[in-house]
Amino acid sequence: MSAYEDIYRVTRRIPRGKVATYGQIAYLSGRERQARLVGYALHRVDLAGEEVPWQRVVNARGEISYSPFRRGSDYLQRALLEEEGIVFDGAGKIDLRKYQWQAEEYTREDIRSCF
DNA sequence: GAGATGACATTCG
DNA sequence: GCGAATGCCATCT
Repeated sequence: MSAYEDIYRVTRRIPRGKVATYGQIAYLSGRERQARLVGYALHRVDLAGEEVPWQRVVNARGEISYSPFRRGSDYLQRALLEEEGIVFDGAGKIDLRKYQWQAEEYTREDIRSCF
């Protein structure tokens, strides 16, 4: 019941105009290899009545992960992110190199390798 | 309690 | 870049 508490906490820490990947959230919440639980947790956010900016959480591809039964639609979620300054390319993807949230505790080699 | 499922990530071919 | 296979664990049936 509270295994998601950390996940919610981390998700709320995502600053505006930034996005985070499931693996990242999982890592910060102490569950690096349990990205599935992150997605599962976010899926239950609405059911739990918690207000979490789950829209800022995207998959490793930089695409939005949305479920068909979210509030409104996929279109709305993309609009929300665009509101925050996130820019989507033609394929509806996000440039993680620019918009991925870089937490202080989060220093992965592949990210650094990107530079 | 056991088996299947899942808003995924990562690695290998 | 893409598809298949593997791993991980809470929730659902």
